Amino acid sequence: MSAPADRHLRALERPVVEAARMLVGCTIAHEGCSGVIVETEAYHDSEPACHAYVGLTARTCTLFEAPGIAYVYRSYGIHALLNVVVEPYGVGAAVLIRALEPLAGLDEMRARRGWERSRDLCSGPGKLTQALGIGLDLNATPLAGGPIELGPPPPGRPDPEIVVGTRIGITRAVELPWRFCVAGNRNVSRPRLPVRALTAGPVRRHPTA
DNA sequence: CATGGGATTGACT
DNA sequence: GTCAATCCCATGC
Repeated sequence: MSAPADRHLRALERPVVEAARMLVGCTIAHEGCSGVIVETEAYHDSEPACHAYVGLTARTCTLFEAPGIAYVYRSYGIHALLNVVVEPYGVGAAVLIRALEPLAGLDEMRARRGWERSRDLCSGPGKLTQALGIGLDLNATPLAGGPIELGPPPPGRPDPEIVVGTRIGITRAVELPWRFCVAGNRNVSRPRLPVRALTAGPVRRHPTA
């Protein structure tokens, strides 16, 4: 069973946590460089880890826009991080793209990233924007027909097995299981989720022991 | 207007 | 494991 060709579009209409899961396996392309999404995180204005939690500001207004545009922001003063804005206009929600499996334009990615092995080119949210040449100037640009193109999974590619974990690098709402990774994929960022991590159902907060 | 804190990464111990 | 780099923006005085 290969993935439906419109999964990237249907994901935009969904609640952000479902969207984050559905976007795993889809593709991101920019100027001839592309990759398959292997790791995502969900952010929603109802929880304090989301930039939109503070409400509508000059920084966060992109998050409240209609779905299908990019939210690109600077992290730690250094890195540009790429998000897919989802949910209806007026809701601040986005899916952070955390890692890609490189597909095309590998030589150009290496040129931007340096000497890296293929698996290290896009194995992190700051790495993949550097590899694909995505900068802050692309904030609020459309993901269909824009400079960045969100596409369906590559034809014939089976749906990946997805593992679920808590989000990385945040200090608030740390318990939400809103991180989605392709099980066992070598391109996901660290810390890697174990292949046997939760794949469905409720979260077990504490080990039974 | 000053300040504090990041949705990170790479280098180093 | 620790830590510095570096800048935008939200907040508070």
